[in-house]
Amino acid sequence: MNLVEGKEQFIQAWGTLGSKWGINRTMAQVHALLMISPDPLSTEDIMQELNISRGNANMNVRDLIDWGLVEKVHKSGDRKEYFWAEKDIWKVTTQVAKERKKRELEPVLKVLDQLSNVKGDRNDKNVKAFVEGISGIKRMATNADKTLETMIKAEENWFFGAILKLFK
Amino acid sequence: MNLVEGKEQFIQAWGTLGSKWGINRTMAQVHALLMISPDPLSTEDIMQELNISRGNANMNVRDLIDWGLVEKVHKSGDRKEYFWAEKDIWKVTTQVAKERKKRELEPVLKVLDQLSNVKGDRNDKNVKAFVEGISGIKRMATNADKTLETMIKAEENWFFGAILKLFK
DNA sequence: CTAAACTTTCAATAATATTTGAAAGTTTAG
DNA sequence: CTAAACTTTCAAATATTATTGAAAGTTTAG
Repeated sequence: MNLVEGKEQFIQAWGTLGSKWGINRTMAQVHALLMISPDPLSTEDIMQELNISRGNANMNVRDLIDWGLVEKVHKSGDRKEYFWAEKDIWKVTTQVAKERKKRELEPVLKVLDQLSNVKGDRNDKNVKAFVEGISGIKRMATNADKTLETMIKAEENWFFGAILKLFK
Repeated sequence: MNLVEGKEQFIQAWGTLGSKWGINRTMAQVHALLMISPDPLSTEDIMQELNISRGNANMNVRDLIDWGLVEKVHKSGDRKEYFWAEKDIWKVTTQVAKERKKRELEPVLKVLDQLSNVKGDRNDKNVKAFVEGISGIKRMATNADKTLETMIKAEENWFFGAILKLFK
């Protein structure tokens, strides 16, 4: 397999993985492309490599920047903007975890809090099942939140080293 | 807030969370409904509570069974099938992690393995960036895999207790 | 076996999400 | 300031994914 084929396959695979996890396929592909590019790419480069429109390229790059995964780079003597992706996969992972926590977990925690004070007969098994279900989920979500927080602060090697030793 | 309102809100919230993580909104809603139902529900019950068609109810229940989150229950003297969901949120979490690992992470690991042997000039920075990018991701994915494996085997309290102590 | 009760399938339809491309907006060189 | 170079926006078009409902399939009581 040569480089061009490899790149193509990787971009495809990353896009598929992303889409299964609720991330726009194209956004994941742009990310993949930038991850394996040693130098920053322009919007034109991205459009060409992925065969997508200018608007699409622009939007997805902007989203990647919002996610903290990509940065704008300016080359001196050039008016174009170039884009560069964080390549340390550990940083990428923690950044994604952080964002998803903020965007998707925290809102649910808020709703769960409100749901804890449902009024009703404590002897009604429906009420009981509801309250117990909610509180279990809340406990879980709170722990997940704490674990994630800590992971985000931890360094890659230290974290995995410690975890793996602990769990060997 | 009374029980009916609470249920509705929870089902909505769970559906939204699911859809953001690439899980069919309705599947997540059926799951939510069953999670807070003390007794098993029939297809009819589900159709009525969620206002969905028979086919839709059937398909999503079947998917939940495939994911190992829901079981068929037979009531004696009744030909209908009833459905019951695992309510221990820890078991739910590990089961989901297990399935997603199998369905979505492992296929990517396979592709990454093949991509490691891209032919090309090692001095070409494009080749270098590609090979390094891939190997970093592979390392990460393998570690995630191992960590997940262990989590799956661990018991809820023990796991979180250990993690929290370690990371205090 | 037969018919009623129930479950599953799947082509057509509807809903949702993504993409395009041209127009509008912005920045900067001269 | 002006025009060229570049970026952003967004309504319309496309593509993807989910849902319906009726027909086909299956199971079981009698």
